[in-house]
Amino acid sequence: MSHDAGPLTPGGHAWWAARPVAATIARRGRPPVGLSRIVAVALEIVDEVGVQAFTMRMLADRLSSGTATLYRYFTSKDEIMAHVLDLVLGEVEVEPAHVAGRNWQEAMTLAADRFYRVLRRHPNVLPQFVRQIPVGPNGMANRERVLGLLLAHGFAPDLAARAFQAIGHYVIGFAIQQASPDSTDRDAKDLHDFFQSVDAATFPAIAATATFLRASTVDEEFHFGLKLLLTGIDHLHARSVGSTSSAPGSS
Amino acid sequence: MSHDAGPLTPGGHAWWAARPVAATIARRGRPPVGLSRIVAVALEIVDEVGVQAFTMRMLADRLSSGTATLYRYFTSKDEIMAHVLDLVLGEVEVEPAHVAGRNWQEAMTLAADRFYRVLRRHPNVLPQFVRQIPVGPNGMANRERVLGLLLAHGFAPDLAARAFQAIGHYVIGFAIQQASPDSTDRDAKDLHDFFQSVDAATFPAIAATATFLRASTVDEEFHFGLKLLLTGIDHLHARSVGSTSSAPGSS
DNA sequence: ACCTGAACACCGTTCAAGT
DNA sequence: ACCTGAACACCGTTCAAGT
Repeated sequence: MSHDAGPLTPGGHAWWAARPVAATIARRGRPPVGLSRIVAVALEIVDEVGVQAFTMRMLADRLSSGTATLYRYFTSKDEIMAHVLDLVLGEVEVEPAHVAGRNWQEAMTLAADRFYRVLRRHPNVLPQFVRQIPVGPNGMANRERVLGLLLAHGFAPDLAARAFQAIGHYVIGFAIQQASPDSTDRDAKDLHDFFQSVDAATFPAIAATATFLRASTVDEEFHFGLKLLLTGIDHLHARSVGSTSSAPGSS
Repeated sequence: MSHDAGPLTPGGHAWWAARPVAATIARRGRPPVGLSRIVAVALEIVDEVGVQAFTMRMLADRLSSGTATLYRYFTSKDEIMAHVLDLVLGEVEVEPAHVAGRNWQEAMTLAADRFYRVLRRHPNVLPQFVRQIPVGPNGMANRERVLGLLLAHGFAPDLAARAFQAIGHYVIGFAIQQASPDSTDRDAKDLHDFFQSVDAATFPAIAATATFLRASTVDEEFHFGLKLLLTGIDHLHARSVGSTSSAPGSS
């Protein structure tokens, strides 16, 4: 996994588009030459300048090629971005050894945390989540790994599916609201400052709560919400099975 | 609230940009003529064709004006979209009467549900959440209302702030992953079908869980995750105060 | 003093012409 | 057979010229 700069990937099939551009696949039996290199360089550019500033001409220049060449491998800019998203998802690594001895709560925390860290490393890729649900090979592998983990811990299939979805949506939602891709300076401290600077007369509740938020870091806030979800899941899980694992109670 | 087609709003100040374009404000002491009409029509267009297809020329045409005129009221397309987002947030209405007699869990469920419904009504506006944290007048009013509700129920300020953030991020994350703005056809059923159609040999966990997902609706899945969060919050809240409100247990 | 047509410097995508 | 320069039809934004 995480083939982040290899020469080329075998045959990019239909995976990358959930539905929107999905019709335009299946055709293109062309030679898969520098496909993965194009994607790797595209990710580089997106990481540097953001999705908004990313340009087909930039990409072509960096590959010392023309824009027309790109269309021999991909049908559109959007398809390239879909591949970029999956490349990023390939960076999510949860070694089986790290999950082995743990209870499901610890394992899920680890998985969610790894996912969150990857999103933080590539904040400029986040807009792509608004455009597609990740069903590329790496996205599917991640999904399979986490769902399998829950099932292995005795979760009923429907509970596993819903828990996975709730956690996944939370992580993505948190990452999206936490890091705006195009602005370079805005971070959590700024926002806490902003909320604390509001007029306490017109926004009493915002002012009262902002003071307490200022002391906390983004990671703390992330894990707080994650813990809430896991606690809720544990309730449902314990009701069906008899294994209420006492929470590790770490902040 | 929800001034959705009025003639004009008083003085649009600096609110709309959290940080990115925020420097370009404060100047512009121009006459606030058709400002709110521009925003209302912009929302109409975004609802119809999406953010991607939205064009300054479209907007100008619909106002029977030129694109240059738009720049007399707004400094950029992004500023217009920020106003559009806040206009949408103005549609979130939680009547005090509906919250009055309820416990905090019921009240928060109502608030989150109203928010979610508005996002579902304007899925094309979702990409804007990737670009900014909503600090416009309506966004601030919503934040104040919900935070105030938690405080009124005896929540400690830090717990209120974190609970609000966790729920907000979850709702946005769910809405974003649930509805892709540019594709017109993809919905949850499609996705459930897709996950159920994967090869059970290579993706056993995905296949096993997809069967159960197919039976559920998007709204059910949304409320499932919301319930998880509320259950987790109740644990923390009950620990500090003595008011463990028994959950309404309505799946 | 206010408005705006027409232009500017781009963009994603295509295709005819090159090798 | 494969590649790509140059063009096409746009885009957001600006500004000089109109009223």
